[in-house]
Amino acid sequence: MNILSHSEENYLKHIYHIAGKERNKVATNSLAERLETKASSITDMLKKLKEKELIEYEKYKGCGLTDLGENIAIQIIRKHRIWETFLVNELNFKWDEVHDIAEQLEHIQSQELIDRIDAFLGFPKFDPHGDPIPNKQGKIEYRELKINLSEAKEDVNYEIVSVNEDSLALLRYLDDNKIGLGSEILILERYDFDNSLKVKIKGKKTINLSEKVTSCIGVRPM
Amino acid sequence: MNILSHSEENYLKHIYHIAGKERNKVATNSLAERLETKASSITDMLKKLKEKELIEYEKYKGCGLTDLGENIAIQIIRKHRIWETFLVNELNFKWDEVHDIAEQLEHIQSQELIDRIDAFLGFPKFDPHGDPIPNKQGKIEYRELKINLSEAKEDVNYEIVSVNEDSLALLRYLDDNKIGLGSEILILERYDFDNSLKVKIKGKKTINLSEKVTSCIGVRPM
DNA sequence: ATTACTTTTTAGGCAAGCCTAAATTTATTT
DNA sequence: AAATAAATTTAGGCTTGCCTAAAAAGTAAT
Ligand SMILES: [Mn+2]
Ligand SMILES: [Mn+2]
Ligand SMILES: [Mn+2]
Ligand SMILES: [Mn+2]
Repeated sequence: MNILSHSEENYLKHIYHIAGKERNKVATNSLAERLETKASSITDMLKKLKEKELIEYEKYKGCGLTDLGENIAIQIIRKHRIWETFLVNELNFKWDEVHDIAEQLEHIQSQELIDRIDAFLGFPKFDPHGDPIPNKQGKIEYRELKINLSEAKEDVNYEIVSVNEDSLALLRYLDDNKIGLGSEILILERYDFDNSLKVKIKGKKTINLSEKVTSCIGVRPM
Repeated sequence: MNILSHSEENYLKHIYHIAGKERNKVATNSLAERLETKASSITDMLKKLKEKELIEYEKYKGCGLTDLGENIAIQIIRKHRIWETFLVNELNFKWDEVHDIAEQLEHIQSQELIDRIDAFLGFPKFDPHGDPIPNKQGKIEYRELKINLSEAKEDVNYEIVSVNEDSLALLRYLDDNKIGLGSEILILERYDFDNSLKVKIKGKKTINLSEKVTSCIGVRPM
């Protein structure tokens, strides 16, 4: 496999994320939206990635990663999350400051480098946003019992274990309201009208959270 | 100043290095050789860099950095040397393994990142090859009394303080012969025929060094 | 000063990665 | 089923950064 351009690597990574665990077919427009490019540009690149056997693609039918493409995507995600962990744990960046820098660092070409940083950090299992870090072999250990706060039950104590990492505004919002990974959270009330929740963060005041927010928070029963 | 491409940054850096402390005019061909591209490509880029006021350039007369261009070049060199120091000091890479990785890392866009790594390392003054690390303001403190081993005198004890960083073959050669930064070196004999030197490294055997080698080694009297 | 050689620039072209506008295919309504 | 709407692809173009071949300018030798 030849070296891939930053652009090609990004396409693979985003296809992986959009496809999700169920490996759904990825529509041209969903990629265009996520990459903030026009659909016609996506089509161009999909042809190229297919040519390189990194994706499966049929005109008008969407695309999906091949095994090769998926392995590469996972390695990029591994690099992204290890760098984020390094920035937060070692350089004292805040969790909302690291994503953009990691977007650049994830494209540094050196297996040895990322493995040494991994070791330097003590082989962390999760990044600062609670997302699992794939190991060198590409194996990902997902957090067990994790659900979205939006689907959680009342009167059960949960621990916050992850957030949608890419949303800077969300991270700032949570910081501002003293909500973070490890926070203990209890749903006091679910408002059917807009699916918002009144919750109690242990040791803090109660707060109302919109569905937009709760659907981005991963929790696990304690 | 808009963000520069990797390519533009590299041109500035190499112009800086070729021009040297004397800020000599840089010929098109010398850049072409160093960047391993064709002279015509160089001409193209010089026009663009001049347009952006990063270099002074007149047809057939060579080019030189403007203050703006020099500042940017120095910041890239700062990043390169800080990353090399990080790789060697913190991740235990060897001094001959870090240059290529630093060539990539030097283009990461984040003032905050490089300043934090600088702090993390304790604001090192020199990189693993003995080259001075410019500070945040772009000030470079050169090693005093430093001369090339090729110009050093007999019967004076010197300490090795730097090597030409980019030559991988040189670094391997020195490693192989147990010569490194900090080694104490004494010239036993200078052979006029080829300007080679017979030297004694303290605590090691004597060895003959070609002028090619000695001209790449920076030393300081002890 | 003319010739020969070297260096540099110009002209024209190519791949990557994007764009707009138009055409085509697929999906949804009537 | 036909009409309409939405999604996707094609066609043609642009910029960046490179290339080769040819022209022009500068330099050195006769
Ligand atoms: Mn991220
Ligand atoms: Mn993350
Ligand atoms: Mn280097
Ligand atoms: Mn160095």
